[in-house]
Amino acid sequence: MKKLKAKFKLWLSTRDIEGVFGDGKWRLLKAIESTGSLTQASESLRISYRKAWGDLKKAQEALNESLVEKHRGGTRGGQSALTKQGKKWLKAYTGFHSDIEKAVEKAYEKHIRKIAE
Amino acid sequence: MKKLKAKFKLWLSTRDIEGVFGDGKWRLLKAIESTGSLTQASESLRISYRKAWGDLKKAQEALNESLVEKHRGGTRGGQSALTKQGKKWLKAYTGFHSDIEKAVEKAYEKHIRKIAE
DNA sequence: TATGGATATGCACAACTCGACATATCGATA
DNA sequence: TATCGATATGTCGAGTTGTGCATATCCATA
Repeated sequence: MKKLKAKFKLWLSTRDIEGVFGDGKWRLLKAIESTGSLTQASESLRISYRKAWGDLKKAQEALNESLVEKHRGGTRGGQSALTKQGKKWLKAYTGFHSDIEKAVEKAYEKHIRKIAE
Repeated sequence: MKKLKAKFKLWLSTRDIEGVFGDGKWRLLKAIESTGSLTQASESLRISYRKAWGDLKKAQEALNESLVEKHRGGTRGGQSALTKQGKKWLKAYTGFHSDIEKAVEKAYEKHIRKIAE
């Protein structure tokens, strides 16, 4: 038996929309915050700008909140920054994700490790 | 803001094979145990027999263990039952999954609920 | 020994996702 | 006011995944 590793994926859904926010969108917000633009954020995550832009749009529509303030124009072309709500979501989801990460590690040790190695 | 629900997905991977065991295969084992056949199990899960059979094969190959004992023939056509290892995995993963389910619920309450409603 | 329902497996097709392109637009600053 | 880099958005093609269908095989029991 090869060594196993537990992985997980988290997301939030409403009754009719699956995945209004989740790991991917969370990483996107983080990257936007640290890079200051959607373009650079998508590059740092190695996803297409097209997808990053679409994901962000979906999240904002589904949550009905503006997460990122985007500006076009200027010599620098434009930039993006998190709104107050964007920061709020980033912070909350970071805690959420981190708690589950720890829980997965612990549960793996408790239930799986002994039968997997 | 619509009411949100936290969802998650768990799985186990080796260094080179992603998803050697996970939620889907776990549900499959459960269904095989309760129905006694792969055909009925796939029907109860509403997935094609083709997929159920393939998933099971993949899991067994990746774990290098036999999880289900399958028999062909007879008036009843055949049947499937979990092996000792299959039961072991079912039990272990059930505990694993259940712990994470609780953790997700708790972490949602702690981090997300207050900003989502 | 004929039967019937289950296992076993290949293959073509549909659905979905994502990436790659192609454009259009914007507007602060040099 | 010309520029330049970023946002905004549609579209087509490739890869992935699961379904549907077809077929072959198996064998305990009636």
